[in-house]
Amino acid sequence: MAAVARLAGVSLKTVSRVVNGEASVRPETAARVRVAWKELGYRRNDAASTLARAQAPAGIGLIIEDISDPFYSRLTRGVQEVARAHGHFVMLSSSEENSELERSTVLALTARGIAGLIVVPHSDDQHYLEPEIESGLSVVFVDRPPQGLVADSVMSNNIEGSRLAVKHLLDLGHRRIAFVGNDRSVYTSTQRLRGYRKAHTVAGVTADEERLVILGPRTEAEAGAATSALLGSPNPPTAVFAQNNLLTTGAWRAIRESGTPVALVGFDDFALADVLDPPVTVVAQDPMTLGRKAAELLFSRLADATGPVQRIIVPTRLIVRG
Amino acid sequence: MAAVARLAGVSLKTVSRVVNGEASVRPETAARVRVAWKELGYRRNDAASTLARAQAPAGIGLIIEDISDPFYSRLTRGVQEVARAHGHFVMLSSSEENSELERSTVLALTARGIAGLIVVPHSDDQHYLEPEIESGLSVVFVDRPPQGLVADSVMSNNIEGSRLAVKHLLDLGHRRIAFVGNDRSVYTSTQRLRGYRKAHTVAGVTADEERLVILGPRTEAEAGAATSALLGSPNPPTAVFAQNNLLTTGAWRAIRESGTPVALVGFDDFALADVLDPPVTVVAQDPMTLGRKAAELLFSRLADATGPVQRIIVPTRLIVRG
DNA sequence: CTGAAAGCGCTTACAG
DNA sequence: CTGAAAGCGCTTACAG
Repeated sequence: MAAVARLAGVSLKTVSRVVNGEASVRPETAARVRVAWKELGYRRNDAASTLARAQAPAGIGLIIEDISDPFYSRLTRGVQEVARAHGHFVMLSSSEENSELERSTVLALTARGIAGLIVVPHSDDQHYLEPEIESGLSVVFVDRPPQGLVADSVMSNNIEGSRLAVKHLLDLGHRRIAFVGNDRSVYTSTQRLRGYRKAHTVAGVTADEERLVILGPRTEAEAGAATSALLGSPNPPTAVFAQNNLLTTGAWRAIRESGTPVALVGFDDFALADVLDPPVTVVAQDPMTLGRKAAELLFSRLADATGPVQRIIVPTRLIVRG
Repeated sequence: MAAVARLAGVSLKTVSRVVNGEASVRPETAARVRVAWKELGYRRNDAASTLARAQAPAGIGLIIEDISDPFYSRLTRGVQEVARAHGHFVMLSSSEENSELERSTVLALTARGIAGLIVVPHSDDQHYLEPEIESGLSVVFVDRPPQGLVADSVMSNNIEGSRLAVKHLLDLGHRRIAFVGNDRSVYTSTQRLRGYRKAHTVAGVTADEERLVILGPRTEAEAGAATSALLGSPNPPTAVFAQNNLLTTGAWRAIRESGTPVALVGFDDFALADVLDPPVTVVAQDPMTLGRKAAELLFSRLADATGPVQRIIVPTRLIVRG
């Protein structure tokens, strides 16, 4: 900016005026400044501008795993609604299920001066957030609890929802129920497996876990392949419980291709589940509410950071279809 | 920070060291600083920190209309891929189909110091970006061209894709083809209507636009209601062409409920379109490529801002199902 | 319509 | 292990 001022033969203040489009500058002066500034390829430093103005527009950060998953996009809407009501805008960034990226993304966001942060943790350690929290950043975790850190969190009622889904299948008479989930590093998957076990225990049924519990698939295709393998095995399941929406549609495709009448229940509802043939019974989560509660918790922390750590559980709901 | 230093009886530099977790501070000193800082509820000013360090992590901004629309989430992934390859992270924000919000969100993002910006414009005037662009911000528009501004843009081949879809229906012998789209303020909708007209003209068929062209629906439910009304009218269409994925599923539901065998083609592909009964023929856009191209164009501008304004058209593809 | 001065809240060398 | 000084690149009053 100083260079521009020198070249145009004016003061810093005048350059500032032109750059910010303030009215009161003589046209010729403004033109001279503009020429100098194009000439030098000048670009305003926003950090300095923000510092001097002593106010950036208020915003909060949100880190999710994957925007293309409708679960996260609905959660994001919930966060946005509440943020807007509080006059804040949301800066969203995705960790792409990459722990290293989670960390760098979080830090890139905080470096930009946000009032608070909501995180769907992916890595197995959020210790790196400690200095930021110490520096006064408020953080709320959603969908999964933090690790290596004690902080507020908002989660679905995974165990109970899963228990009800599997109970539903047991009540229908199924005794060989497969569980298709992610690998053990995924918190929600292990919680939902616990619900699967609980339902069996309560019903006095021993699950053939060795053959029926599949932990690993992450994509629709992988879930399809795993389900196909299950259905083709010597003693196949009569029902499948899939741990999230992607795995559910993968299992649905595999069952359909097999041509056998295998029951299916999914954790997390998805678009068109009601009009598939056969339709899909699900344990519906409420991602909007997860996001909304997380944001509300964050803003209450922003208003008053004291008080014990909170852990909010959002209920799930069995939707029986077909 | 000065207050903390005073209270702890140390210099600014020492407070800075403690806040940033630099090693070489005597434990007792550090502890004293920490106490003072908690006491005062100190929180580091990130703008000042960034300014002094003379480097924020490199990032670009992306403004879309609605994250919960899979079209935008796939577009976002494309942007993210390219940004990551360039060592930049993406700050995403949604305008929620609100023009006022688009403006404030864009400005909030630019105030945070981003290298460049990609915008899916919603408002009918992006003039407000002029000062930012003058200040050196590079901006690329995607999915729709900017208005009130000349700038780079990346778009789908709307007219041609739409023309092929409608030609497909005409070739099948349909003569009463409905068009279900958004209102005229939506650029993509009017472009796709032009393709609809072009196909009719080429085929020498006069479309009954007065009764068959519905402009207005924005949601799945609205599209369903509009389609039901069409199907219940005296001289109903034998085929429907819907202008985006939401409108398509809305039309699909209405057709299914009506029990009549009406053909359907949608613009933009969607999950499970292939396994619905009947399956849905679509003109597939390539949202990942839209995002990728927009990001590539942005980074090429960042490297060299000169050169003429570019307008990149991404092809679409008819996927015939059922 | 234009400018000189002070200051935004940090961090970076440099000393000791 | 700790500090005094200068400076990051802007903007805000205040004058004229």
